Amino acid sequence: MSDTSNVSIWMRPEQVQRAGPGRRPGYSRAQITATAIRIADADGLDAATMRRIGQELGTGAMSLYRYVPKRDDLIDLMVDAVASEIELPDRPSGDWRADLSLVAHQTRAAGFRHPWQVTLARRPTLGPNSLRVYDFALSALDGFGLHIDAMTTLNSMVANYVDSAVRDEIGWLEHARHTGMDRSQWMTEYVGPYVNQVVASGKYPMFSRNIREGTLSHQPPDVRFQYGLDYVLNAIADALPGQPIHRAPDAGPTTPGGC
Amino acid sequence: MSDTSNVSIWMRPEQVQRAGPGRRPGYSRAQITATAIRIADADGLDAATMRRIGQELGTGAMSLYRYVPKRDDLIDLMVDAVASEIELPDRPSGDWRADLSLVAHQTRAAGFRHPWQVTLARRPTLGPNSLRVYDFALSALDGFGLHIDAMTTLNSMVANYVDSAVRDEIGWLEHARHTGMDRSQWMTEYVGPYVNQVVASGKYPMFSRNIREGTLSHQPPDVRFQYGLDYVLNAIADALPGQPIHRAPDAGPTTPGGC
DNA sequence: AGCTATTCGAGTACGATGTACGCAAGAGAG
DNA sequence: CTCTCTTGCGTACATCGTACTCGAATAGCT
Repeated sequence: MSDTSNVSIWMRPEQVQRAGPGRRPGYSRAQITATAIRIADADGLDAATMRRIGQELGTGAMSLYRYVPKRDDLIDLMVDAVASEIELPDRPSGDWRADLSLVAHQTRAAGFRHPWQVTLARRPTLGPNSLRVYDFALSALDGFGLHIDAMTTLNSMVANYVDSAVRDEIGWLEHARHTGMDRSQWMTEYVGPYVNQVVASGKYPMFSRNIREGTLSHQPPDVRFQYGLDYVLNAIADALPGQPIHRAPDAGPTTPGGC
Repeated sequence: MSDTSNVSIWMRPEQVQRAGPGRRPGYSRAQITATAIRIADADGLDAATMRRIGQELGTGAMSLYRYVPKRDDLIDLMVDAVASEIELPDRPSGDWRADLSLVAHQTRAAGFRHPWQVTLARRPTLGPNSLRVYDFALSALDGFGLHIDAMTTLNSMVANYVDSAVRDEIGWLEHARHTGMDRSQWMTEYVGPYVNQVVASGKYPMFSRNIREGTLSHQPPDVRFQYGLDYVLNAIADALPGQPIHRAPDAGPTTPGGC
């Protein structure tokens, strides 16, 4: 297992039951993954080093390589383990808006539980749990006569929104861990004076207007998230051929700032 | 300058003209940034180490710290330098669809020239060039009576799409650099067999259908990008109050797969 | 011109990382 | 027991960002 793996981690499943001679494994892939996630949750992904994981398991760093080919593969396992927390019914309910909304909120919640996850810029994870979520979301858009290409595109719009929204909400925390300053500190000390200077310069009217009149950044995170999600879901409603039933009651999303 | 900086890089501008005693600087922030970008373009962001940058400039690693507080700050400078390549008119044309499309395509092109840029998961860059692009895009959505919160949300939809689309197109290259395998190799050797196995398992019908019937991944990148972009821009058109003029001629985006 | 204050250039060094290598310890099969 | 295979893990190496330090260079003042 410690060889330079040339195939995806998903093609090298753990041999949980092995017959024949040789010492029995004292650890497991799931155990290592869980430990790594616990460390990353607490102290950030960078803290989940092979040494630290080994230490918390009561062993050395190199022992882990009997179970995981490379650290990158371990991160793949971690991402898919997070996806396993996303609770979904076996099949979509038939109300696509509710189904996609469920996926969005569940994904967001999982992102909050594991802040390190949104700081990753990775190729799509092909683990079983990630595939399960993907298939559920796409199924919700099935049956409207759309081409599969259209469905994947619309689904990507939701996924992209959730990704970037959670990243905006959380991306800080990792940054805060690096620099040791919390959000208010960042705002007031780090960029605050600069933002004021930018606004005062008058060179960027729309940016300034957003700083002055924008209410979104002062809203509770849940409200902010729902606000943008409604826009995306309405966009999908408009793209679906003749299904006005599942569109939101309002003509547009609720505007927190008042219109 | 080599102290632990506690304020944003944008608040510590380079003192290009300095009076008084002391040796004159032999390098410049722009020079260092340009060199770092050149290295990152050629060999990936990880290759742009302080040592390597110094070496290419004919100096040591530590000399750079006279100009840049930390490597993270240098990356901020690099990102904003990339944004400076995005060519835009001074003000929007009045055709919001054309304006946002221009920003999208220019951003994508810049992403292709600097593949390392899309692999970053960072807080928004507040450099002058990034602000310029941001202001242009928001201005294009101004004048429709929308609240600033709505404008930023719609603009984010475009930015999110471009980000993730370019990431999908390019994210590979960084991965390829790490593992040493190119795209076809990755497809056939790394995940190909696994994908076949997943499809054969029958557990993920929508994923399988996308593999079998999906045409998007076989389209030229430009077509694929435009396909998704049309969806996003149409979504914005639907969200704009009563401005059917700038909507796309077709009812929906062109479906490459034929419908 | 010479002195002084100040700034830049860069070598050395430290703690950290991922992980290749090699061997000892353990466990079923004969 | 002996053989064979697997796991556990200590050691070692290359590489990273960067703190510390001091000599070299330069402008203004006497």
